[in-house]
Amino acid sequence: MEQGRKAIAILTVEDQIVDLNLGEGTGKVKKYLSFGDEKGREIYWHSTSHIMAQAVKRLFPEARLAIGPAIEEGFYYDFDLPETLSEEDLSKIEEEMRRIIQADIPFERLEVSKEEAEKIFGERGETYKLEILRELEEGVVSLYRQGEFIDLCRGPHLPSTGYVGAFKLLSVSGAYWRGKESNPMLQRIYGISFESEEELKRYLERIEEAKKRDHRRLGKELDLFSLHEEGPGFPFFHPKGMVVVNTLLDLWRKEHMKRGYQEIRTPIILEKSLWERSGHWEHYRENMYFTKIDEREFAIKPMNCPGGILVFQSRLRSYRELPLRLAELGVVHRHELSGVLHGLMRVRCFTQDDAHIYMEPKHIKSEIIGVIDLAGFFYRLFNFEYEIELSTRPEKSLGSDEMWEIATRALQEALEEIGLPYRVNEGEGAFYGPKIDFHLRDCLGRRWQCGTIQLDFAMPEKFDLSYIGEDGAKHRPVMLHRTVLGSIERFLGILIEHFAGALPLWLAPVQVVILPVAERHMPYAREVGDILLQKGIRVEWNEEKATLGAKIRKAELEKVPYLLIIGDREVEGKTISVRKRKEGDLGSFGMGTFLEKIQKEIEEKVAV
RNA sequence: GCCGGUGUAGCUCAGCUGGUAGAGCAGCUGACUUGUAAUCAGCAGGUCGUCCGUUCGAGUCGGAUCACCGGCUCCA
Repeated sequence: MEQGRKAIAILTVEDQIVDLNLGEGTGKVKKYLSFGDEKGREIYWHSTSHIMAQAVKRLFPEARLAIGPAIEEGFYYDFDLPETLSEEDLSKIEEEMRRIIQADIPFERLEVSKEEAEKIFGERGETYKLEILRELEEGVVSLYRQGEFIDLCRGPHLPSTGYVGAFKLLSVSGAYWRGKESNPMLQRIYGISFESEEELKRYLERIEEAKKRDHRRLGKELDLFSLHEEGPGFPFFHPKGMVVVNTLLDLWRKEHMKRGYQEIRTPIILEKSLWERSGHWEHYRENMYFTKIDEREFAIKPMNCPGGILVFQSRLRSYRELPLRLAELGVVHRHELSGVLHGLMRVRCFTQDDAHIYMEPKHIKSEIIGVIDLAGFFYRLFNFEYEIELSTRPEKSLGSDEMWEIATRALQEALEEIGLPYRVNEGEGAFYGPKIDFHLRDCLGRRWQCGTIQLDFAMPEKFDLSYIGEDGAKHRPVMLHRTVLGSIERFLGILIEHFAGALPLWLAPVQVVILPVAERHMPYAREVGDILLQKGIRVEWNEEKATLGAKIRKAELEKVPYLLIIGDREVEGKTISVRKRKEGDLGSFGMGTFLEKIQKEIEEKVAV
């Protein structure tokens, strides 16, 4: 247990987590848990959600309880309420919660038969609890009671409500019962709690700080991209944003060529019949845009695979070509629901760093491992932490059970062999095959899918793909769809937030700004900058009639990695004065030394 | 798409209970020629998201709509 923290629950020798009063004196205490432990925090937040629910029931007796778990940061509780909650209601609920905490009501664990529990919740009109109860297998269930409030809950909980030191309700939003769109929409209240006001204050400040890293804000401040009402979900890239994208893509191309990929490009608009054949018309229609040209129906591509397949089929393929890795920076359009658009992270038009690998079954594992390694190369380059998920067959899918079985196992084996931890998402795969996804986090800790590896036995079947084998006969290739960055737009968003806009030197849109102290220093400033420019360094001059301090401030706000100050001393000594972003004055350098220094830094792609 | 919120100058925001808009920063012009995060002064800039309605009169009230923000669902 962390020092200075109160014990709130107990981890037993059987690795069970139990209430403090139930574990004590049993001789089975392995460890006391506190707010400092992840599990302890979960209990703390979960208990706070019960306190909130109690307060809501007091203020709105007609509210029906749904569920109220702890989440990564804080907790929520879902209610079915006739009236809609406003921000003002939140402070009323907070007030009531304060009263409950003040009263220091004990959390009591009750174990009752399922029938008894049904009776209790039936009397209270808690229809959602009854629904949950009906699905429980156990004959005996646990309830937790604090005062007049009672909830179906596995527990454990804090000893009493008074344990909660500081809390805040953060927002109200809608949420479907059990996450299903067809179910009624409930009202969800989010909140967080801590042991002290101090910690709560620090948390809220951290959130405020994180918001300053928001790529939508930085994108505007740094003049990288913009979004307009005229094109919801269709981002516009500005000159500086394009420098970042193109620099990233230079490396992307270099790395892909090194790993045996060839680049192709396919059209954005293709005839509807192609999409009917691929299965997109059947499975993905609601996300697609359509148009008519000369009386023929066309679709704007939501994915690159059907177009890529036409390239594969453009001539007879030999086994000697396999695995054939065809990469495409494909621009796709998808009609996403209006409510989900989010800066560059979730858009309706984006560039996938796609590739399709056509191969023999024996190549599957090594190709998957190759892609995982390539993804790791890019993520490690920026010190990104990433999470891997394996998604299996969804309800709406094509292909045989056997195909799915083989494909899923291949992905699993590759993951096992590489030895990276991963999570399994049952039923979350693409309609044509199972997949491995790579998730990165934004400034507020929200996870975004970037890289993906999708094995596909279905598409080769549908398009009757074949290659001539060693035996001279036709064989069916296996296909792998994959992205590494995912969407260039989303990846840029993640990059901006990860570095808080201060992109590493090699990616920075402007790498060096030259600041003459006075107008008379301009000629030498130009001379110095031209030398850098000729060496491929991205240079700008600040020729404004402003003080040096003001020019420095401006460049620092633009997050330019290096500032060169040129005054009398520099002109005289044929030197430059170097100031590094965030670090300040590095002193005087000769041009040669400085050039060498930054060229090395660019070459090494240092991510700071 | 659904739930809740927001929408005033390029940006950040003010504008009380309805009487046709204001600040700081940015921009432009001028003066200052400046040594490591903001020199001073002046000027210019808005059909208050859009449409409809209530009213003698609407940024302010009502409705619709669009976009954005936070969630749900979905996904790269």
